[in-house]
Amino acid sequence: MLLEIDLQSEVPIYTQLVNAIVEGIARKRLLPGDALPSVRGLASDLGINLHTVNKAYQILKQEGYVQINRKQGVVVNPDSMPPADQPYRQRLAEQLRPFIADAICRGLTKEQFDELSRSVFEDMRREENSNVD
Amino acid sequence: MLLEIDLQSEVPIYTQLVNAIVEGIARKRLLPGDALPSVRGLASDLGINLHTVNKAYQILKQEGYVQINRKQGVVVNPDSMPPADQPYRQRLAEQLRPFIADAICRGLTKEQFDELSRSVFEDMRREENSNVD
Amino acid sequence: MLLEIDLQSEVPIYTQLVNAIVEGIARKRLLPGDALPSVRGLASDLGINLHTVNKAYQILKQEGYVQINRKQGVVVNPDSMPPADQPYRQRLAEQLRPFIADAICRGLTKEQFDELSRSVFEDMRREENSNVD
Amino acid sequence: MLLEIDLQSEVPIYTQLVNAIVEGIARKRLLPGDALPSVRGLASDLGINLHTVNKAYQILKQEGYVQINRKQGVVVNPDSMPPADQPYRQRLAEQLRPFIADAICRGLTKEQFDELSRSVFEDMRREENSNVD
DNA sequence: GTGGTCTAGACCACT
DNA sequence: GTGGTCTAGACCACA
Repeated sequence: MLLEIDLQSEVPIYTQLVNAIVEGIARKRLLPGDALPSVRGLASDLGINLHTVNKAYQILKQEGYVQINRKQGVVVNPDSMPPADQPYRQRLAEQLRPFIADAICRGLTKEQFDELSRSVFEDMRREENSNVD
Repeated sequence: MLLEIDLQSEVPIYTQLVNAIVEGIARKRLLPGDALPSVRGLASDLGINLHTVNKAYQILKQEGYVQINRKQGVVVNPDSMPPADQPYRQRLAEQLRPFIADAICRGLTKEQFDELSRSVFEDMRREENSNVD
Repeated sequence: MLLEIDLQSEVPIYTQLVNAIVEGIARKRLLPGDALPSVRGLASDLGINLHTVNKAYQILKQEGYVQINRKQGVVVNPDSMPPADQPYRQRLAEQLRPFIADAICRGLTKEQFDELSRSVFEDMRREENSNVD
Repeated sequence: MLLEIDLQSEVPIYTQLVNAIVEGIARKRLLPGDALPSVRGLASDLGINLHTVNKAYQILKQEGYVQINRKQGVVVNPDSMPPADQPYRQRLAEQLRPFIADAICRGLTKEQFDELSRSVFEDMRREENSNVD
């Protein structure tokens, strides 16, 4: 499991970490029950502070992506993923609004938007049946 | 043109302003050549700082959404909108990645994602032919 | 609004802070819309680190007790308090279990338990109509 | 005597153990003089560390719930239970404070609180006259 | 060795 | 001046 972080980005490091791990789960590089690196281990690997890693893990825990226990450390939630319920969908729609407004102004059609999002979907699912990692 | 700002939101006010104005253009409530409220007027209307409004307008100018003239003040760019070129699409795909990864984890299908984004598209286009505002 | 913290206690400082503020709201010393001290101000008043205060504020925000905005800092949620819904009641019952099991073993009757909890209730409500603070 | 441990919980395992055993006594599944499982046996049953079980037993001993003999191992105190004396009541009141403050903020009445605690009391006493376990 | 807590001190974004 | 982020380094509880 390779995590790439851009220290220059405006996106906070802990957010990049959260995104990278969620993407790892989506790509099935990380499977339910898999252990994540220890806070200190990952921090030193990435050359960042352990608090930054900890914050990312706490967010993932709060959202239901991982469990934190005293024995194994942090593991991908083996029981369930966060639900695609109504509150989530509403939040997602709200978050997509600025992107879609921008797209409309630029003359991007719904079909082009779908095509673009499809390329992202497919990119993530490409590896699903071929994980040697 | 109604602008709603949420002071509790984590999104910076100037970003909310930019988003609201871009959305106004997408909804065709704001047409090319239309004047935006003056910096002072908008700031006092919303009860926010002059600098905040100014920052939003500068960003809109830099992205090509508006022009700023000494005489007319700030007007929606009458000549063109920002383009849907390759760099833009790549940036958009990059920005959508975290949302799509999250959606995949939650079990949202591409079809459901499209359906959800369609509802946002349609919501914005509903008013296209009926703007007396 | 006086906040007392016991630095020697086994209870984490940020938990003590959360408890003290919730109790302040229960006692109506803190009313909806009231501003809480700034992170730095409270930290220096209490002689503790600003991160510790910040953690307490973040928890209160997450639970819905306060709002954090860029202008006024942290304020007691003016719109609503957390709900007494079913998940909350179940959680509360779960948390009371060890205390009640202990009480039963010691021979404390339900009536004595109610009496004891009443004294706590009344202590908190005593000030309700007399806050000069 | 069934002991359920939640490794994901924030509550330390030894505390969970203590709570579970006290609850077993309250439910009269464990009677004065009854032997508790051996440290080794319980640890391997639950898949946890010897030290953890030991710590729980030491706490129970210190509180007066059990006696530890060389011969019989750990037995529920046949002579007496911890008392419901004044120091205990004061401590209990202190521990209930955060819960009651929270309840008040959420609009839970004293009557609803009593009702909720009654359900816990009754749940524990339900089995009193029918323990074949 | 794991995460949890706390400190001291720094820089930045926002208003 | 506010909170948000990050660092460096420390001690402790838990297993």
